[in-house]
Amino acid sequence: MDVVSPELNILLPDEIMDTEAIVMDDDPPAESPTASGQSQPSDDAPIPMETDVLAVPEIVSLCSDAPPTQRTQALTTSITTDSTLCSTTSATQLLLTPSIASSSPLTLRTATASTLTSTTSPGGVSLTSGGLQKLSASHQIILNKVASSPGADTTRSPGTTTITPGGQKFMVTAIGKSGQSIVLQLPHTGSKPGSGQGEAKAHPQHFKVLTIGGRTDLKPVMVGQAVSSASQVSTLQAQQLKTVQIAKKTQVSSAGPIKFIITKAVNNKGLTAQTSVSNVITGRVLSTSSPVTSPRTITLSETLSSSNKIAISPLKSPSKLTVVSVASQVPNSPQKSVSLPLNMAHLGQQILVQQSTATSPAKPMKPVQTVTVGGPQFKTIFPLSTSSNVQQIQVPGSRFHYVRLVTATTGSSTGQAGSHCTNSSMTAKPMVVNTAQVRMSVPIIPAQTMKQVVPKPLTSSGQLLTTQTQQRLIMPATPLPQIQPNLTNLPPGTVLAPGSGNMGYAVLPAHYVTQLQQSAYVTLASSSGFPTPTGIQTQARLPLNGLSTSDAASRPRKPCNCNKSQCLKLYCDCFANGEFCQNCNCTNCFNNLEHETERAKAIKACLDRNPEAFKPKIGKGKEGESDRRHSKGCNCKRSGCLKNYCECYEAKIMCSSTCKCVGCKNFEESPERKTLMHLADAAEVRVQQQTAAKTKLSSQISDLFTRTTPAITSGGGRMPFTFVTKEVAEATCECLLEQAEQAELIQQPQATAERMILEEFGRCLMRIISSAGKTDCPSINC
DNA sequence: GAGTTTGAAACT
DNA sequence: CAGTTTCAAACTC
Repeated sequence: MDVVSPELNILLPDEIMDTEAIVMDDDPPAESPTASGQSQPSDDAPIPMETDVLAVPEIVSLCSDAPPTQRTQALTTSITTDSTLCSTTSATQLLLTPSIASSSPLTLRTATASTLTSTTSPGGVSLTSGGLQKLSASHQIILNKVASSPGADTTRSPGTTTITPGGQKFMVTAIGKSGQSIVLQLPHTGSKPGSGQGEAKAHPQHFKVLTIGGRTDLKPVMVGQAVSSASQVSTLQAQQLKTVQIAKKTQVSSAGPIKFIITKAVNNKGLTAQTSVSNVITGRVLSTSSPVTSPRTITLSETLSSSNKIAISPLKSPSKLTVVSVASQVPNSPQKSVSLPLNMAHLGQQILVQQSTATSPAKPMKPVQTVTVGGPQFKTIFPLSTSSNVQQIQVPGSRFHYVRLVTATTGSSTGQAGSHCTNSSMTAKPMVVNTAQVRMSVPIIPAQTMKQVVPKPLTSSGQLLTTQTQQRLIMPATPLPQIQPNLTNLPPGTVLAPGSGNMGYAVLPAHYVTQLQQSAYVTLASSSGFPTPTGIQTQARLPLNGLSTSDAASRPRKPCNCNKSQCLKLYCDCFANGEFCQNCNCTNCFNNLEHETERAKAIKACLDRNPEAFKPKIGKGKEGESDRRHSKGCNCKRSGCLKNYCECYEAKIMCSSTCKCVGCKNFEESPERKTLMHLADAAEVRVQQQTAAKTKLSSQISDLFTRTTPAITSGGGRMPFTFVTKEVAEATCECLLEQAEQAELIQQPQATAERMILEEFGRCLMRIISSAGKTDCPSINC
């Protein structure tokens, strides 16, 4: 395949870029000798990237079809022809659509055959065969309509592009020196599972092959079938991401009209491993840079004919947008997980996550996906289509996990779990696969790590979680059209946009979901044949009432004792914290999934009274933790704000000007406060010491039991302490006394006498231990 | 554990 | 918005 000069690549026209599939492929040396020859080694010096450098620690290979040995990355970018998704020009968007691996004709093999063979020197453009060739003033080239024919690639000579008039269209451009090609596949729906290259003839497909990768280490991305609507990709920063690395942008022309920018991942500078995510402006792929990190194979497969997307659309002009297309993993697929880059360094960044689902019934389980987004200005719109998946979206700051509820009977076209995927099995997975288009506009909290749950394939057989017996993960998507809470203040348990769209979103407590995730992971890891996922990342969450959500999640939740409020008012701490009552002592509790409707109403009522009722009361001050203050201030009158009645004191913060307290003693210079703090510190130290001592003792005892277990077994199962009977103790003492007397008789110094006694004591112990396993009545003989 | 105190939440 | 009531946690005994 011919390669277009790098300059041309960045000037790709919109119509060219209106493709839905981009296939990047590592050129195997055998197939594309020229490509490999031109391509620089992966260890080459990083090419300075104008775009944000993003650390991509890993690239997830999700292609189920591709053999593990094949170095291929499939990236499907779906770009609608109208390309109206880009909210802002500055927004970096990557349109990714999941591809169906099984059904997609563009398998790795196919992509390799059709695209990988041809490489030319940068700048050179050669069009070998007839087809649509277009070189506009904007340096746009459409090489061909190439039909992927079996074995065509193998016969191709380097530097030539096999273009068959089969109707597929390829656009090949070269940016950089590697000469790697990216195949942009136009949307097509006729493919069937297992269809190979020959299938392409029956179902002509348009491909646009773009070689944009300047880096040799980049691995081709194979993109399956494009999904219907366009997706937006936001650049994710400050987070290790498993993203798709497309290419490397070798140069940035400030003067020239840069239309196509693909940045794969944009990381914070502090990150070591970085990957730049291709910045795509609505159907425009500019470049992809991965200067630092070595790209890893990503195979995205299993594209849905229908849109299986989770789109987070910006309400605010996002600076960057990252779209992650995640295909459901096929068993035996080498790739495991896709970490969604959800931490963004800049507010206004957007995340669009596309989740592909398996159309093949052979793939009953859909990968679940968790989207964590941060931002106090969280605003989310969840247009959800019917699907049998649940999507979990954690919004730090809001303290709620938003779980999309889905009915299990929907989406036959999307290839959802159907009978294979039961509710229980879905419950087993903390993450939810969203096959419908979901557009969220979420301001991302900068520099916030997140816990990501890697989509983990489930076995065909349903899996049940046994550790979460008290909670029911799958919530019925009960239509509650009357409730449309502002997501900024979204309360717990709210069902979002149910009804017509069957977009059942229920807000689950953060700890609730976290527990589910953890348990699900354990269960899945143990039960599934796949390796244990390594994509879980700890996440620092937004403060929750002065405490980070992680801390809040880790701390033992205090059970409530509500009696009259039904746990549906803010009197209930569980409810106020956005948590379901669990192991509480409350009576007539409605703060559970069984009373979803009532709970939702209560939430709405609370929000009506106070739109910020569920927001953390302890906000973060200007200068960090020391400036934490109560948002409303306390109103204490009798406690002096030195008891836990006072919310400020309880949060371990001092009262501020916002407080209306009387007789406040909770201020910096207050002697009472200092005294209390000292006492509290001392008490805490004592508690810690006691705890440590207990822990140590327990450990020692446990260790003792462990080490003596063989002796116990050999000795007839007697416990060690049973050997030290009264008689043994008396005998030991006699031995020691005898030793002391002997030392005294020989007129040894005291130190020597003590040593002799201790040595004798040691011998006694040894005899006790040695005799313990031999006889039931150990004897001590001095 | 029962009773009291306290202040936030809810209500008027 | 202010006053009152309700409520559950914190506290005391």
